[in-house]
Amino acid sequence: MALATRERILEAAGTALLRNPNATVDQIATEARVGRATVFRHFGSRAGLLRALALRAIAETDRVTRQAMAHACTATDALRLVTRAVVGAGELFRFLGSAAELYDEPEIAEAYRRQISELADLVGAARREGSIRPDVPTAWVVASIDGLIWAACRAVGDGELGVVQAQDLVWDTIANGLSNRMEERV
Amino acid sequence: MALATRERILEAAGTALLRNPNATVDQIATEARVGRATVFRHFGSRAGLLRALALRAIAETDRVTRQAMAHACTATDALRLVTRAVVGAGELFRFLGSAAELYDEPEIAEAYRRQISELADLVGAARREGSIRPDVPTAWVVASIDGLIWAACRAVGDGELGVVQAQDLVWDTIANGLSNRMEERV
DNA sequence: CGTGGATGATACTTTATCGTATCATTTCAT
DNA sequence: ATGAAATGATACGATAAAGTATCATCCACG
Repeated sequence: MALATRERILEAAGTALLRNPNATVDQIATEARVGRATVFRHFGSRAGLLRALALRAIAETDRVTRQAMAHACTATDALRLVTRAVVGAGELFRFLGSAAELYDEPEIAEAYRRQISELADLVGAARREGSIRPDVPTAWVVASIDGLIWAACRAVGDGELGVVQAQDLVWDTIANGLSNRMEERV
Repeated sequence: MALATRERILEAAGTALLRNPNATVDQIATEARVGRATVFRHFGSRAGLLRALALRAIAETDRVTRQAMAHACTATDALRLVTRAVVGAGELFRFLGSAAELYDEPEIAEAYRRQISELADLVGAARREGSIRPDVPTAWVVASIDGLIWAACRAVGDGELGVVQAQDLVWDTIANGLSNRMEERV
């Protein structure tokens, strides 16, 4: 039963921390229907729990990202697929948006920087393929993709959009924008 | 000196809370070069300080928004100008992104909902003018504009973009997207 | 069966931070 | 110049949450 308990705590921590980034160990334990002591037995400390939760989210994001890139032939397509994949995994890392303290841990901060820099590399490659507007700085392309991914995950979490709908819309918006041009779109 | 002190504390609170949403009253006071007691004299409690800071940000956002709408003739143009204005005021409300506890205060939560709903109204009006893609749900238009505004404010705060550059890019991205179509743009 | 590991409940200590009170000092207005 | 108001420093009490320790219970597995 050890694994199931551990997983249940992580799951509960995700939802509790999403509701309130300062959620108490006690609140998390209650959410997981587990004794508070059990949480400390498994993760040693509150920080340890958050660390484990973040590492799990990072690992899963890496996994879906790698999988997406394996299926793409062009960098542009890889960018599209990675975006879709990350939006699909949104529920796992959404709590990171407000868990500021986690970025104090070097391991987490480094992983975040790495993922952003991988995204920047992908954008650079897509730009060399000519699919990205040359008049827009790469930093903004990265920032806006990141921003739209977060917006999509939030909309999904709030029930405003379905997952696949959100996945479609993010890329569509990045590619075509939202103004009505009455032209065919990619 | 009362007003200057109060303002200095608010300013310091903004930057301290941006660095760490759980910043201590002591840290904020130090940042403001002020005794900790002075903070309590002015704002009564930590929650009171955060409330004052949030209300200030909300009021300023309302102000620039109203001003922008006064200069627009079409809803589409109003949407563009409001977006620019809000990005310009970003430094004032950026701390709100991670100050989750503030949304427990009904006054703050209500103001946030109102601003989002005003944005939704504007999007609806622009849609009726025919300038917004009919195949995209309004909820996503609102969410993505919100997401891009946050991304822009963050990029400005991180020094990746200048303010006017960010203001231009947000609207340009919303309107045209980022893919290279080799066509003229609005 | 019955034994060992995992769990829940509970009590306890420790620590960080809030909020209050006090008093000396500085600053400002008149 | 002088008195009132604002400030800084400091000490104090209260509280909430982290983390530790202990013990009884329960469940899986041999």
